[in-house]
Amino acid sequence: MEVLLGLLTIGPMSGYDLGQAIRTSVGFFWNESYGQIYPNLRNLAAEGLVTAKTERQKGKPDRHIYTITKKGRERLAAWLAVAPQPEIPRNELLLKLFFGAQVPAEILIGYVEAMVDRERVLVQKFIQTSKAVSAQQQFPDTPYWLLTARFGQLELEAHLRWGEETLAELRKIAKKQQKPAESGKRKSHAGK
Amino acid sequence: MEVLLGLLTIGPMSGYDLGQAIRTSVGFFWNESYGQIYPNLRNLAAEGLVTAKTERQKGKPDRHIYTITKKGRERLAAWLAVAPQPEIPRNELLLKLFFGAQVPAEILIGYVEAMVDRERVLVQKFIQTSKAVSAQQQFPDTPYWLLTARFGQLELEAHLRWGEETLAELRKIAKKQQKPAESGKRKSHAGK
DNA sequence: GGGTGCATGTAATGGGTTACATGATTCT
DNA sequence: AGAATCATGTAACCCATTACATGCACCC
Repeated sequence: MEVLLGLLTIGPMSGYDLGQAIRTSVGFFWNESYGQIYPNLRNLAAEGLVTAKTERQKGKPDRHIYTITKKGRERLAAWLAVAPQPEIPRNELLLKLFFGAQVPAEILIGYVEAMVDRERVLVQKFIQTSKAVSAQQQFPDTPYWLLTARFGQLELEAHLRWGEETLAELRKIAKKQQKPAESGKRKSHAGK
Repeated sequence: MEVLLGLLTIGPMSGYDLGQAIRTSVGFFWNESYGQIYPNLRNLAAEGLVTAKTERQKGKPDRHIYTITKKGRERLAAWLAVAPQPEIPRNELLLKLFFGAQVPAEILIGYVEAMVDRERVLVQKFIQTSKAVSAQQQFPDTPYWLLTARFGQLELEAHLRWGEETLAELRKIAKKQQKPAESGKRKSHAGK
């Protein structure tokens, strides 16, 4: 809802454009599907927070270009003035790790490795785009964009550090699981 | 759904107990409301993944104690063996920061300060409970619990570092906003 | 006397994703 | 030839929170 208003302060856009813009700008901490975007734009228009202009196109459906209104800017500012309440985002990887004792450690190792691989390339991207943004011409928005990017970078670096620590620990556990010996009786079906 | 199965591997519990257990163990990365827990327990029982025993109580409603079955353990293990897909958790604070140019910087400073204050006490809690857990008797689950706690700790520390950086930056911006001068013509309504 | 905790549950409501439908153009 | 991209939109569905309802016991 408000992402749409926010991005429209940059310039007029269609619903499709907004989808793209979301993915390439706020995408790493905020996502919105088209099933959400299109109906929301209608509502915003009905409330007079945006105006729509239709562009005819051959072959393709009409493009609806939305422009934010003064009322829309006020609504955005009002929303920005409401303190964000702390959220507890769900983390499926952590949940699976929490119950990890129920399953061979190799499985968990795979999950953590996948995360590390994925996020390692992401950090690089963050650093690159941050550099690009600070190099180019400065807009009033620029410092804010850099702050959010910095958040992503620091969080990812923390994840990577955790990932390395965790992999070391999990590999220790995996080794113990392979040689069943040590403590006497066990109902294990491993061994041999 | 699966959190319930997972926690029931520790021991039989009622729906209420599970709510408590969730908040005090996985609560920092996974939450489940009672409106979710009670219906889910029914479904689990209907599927034969848990069994229920009713305890009469005076004054209070009957307590339903749930115990995980062999089938339930298998279901849990099957779920654990499915790789978690990467999620993009929404972060309202970051979204508001991203559009921060639309609003006086003092407002944003308040948000970040609130976050820093909140999370500073949380890190301490993490460190304390981690110590307590490693000091007490070791269960097969213990190392896994420590790993998830470590994640929380590292992430929070990253947030705090970001918070300090961000506050410094925002305060610079706030100062500039107070003295309008410097660059010539502006359509600002501040000043005087 | 009033708030909090124990203890269960249902219903309304909201938020969001996914799948579907359409159809031309462009790339591989 | 077939996949992907542009471009819109709707409907089904799922998941989750919140509010409501009940009622005793305990503490301040």
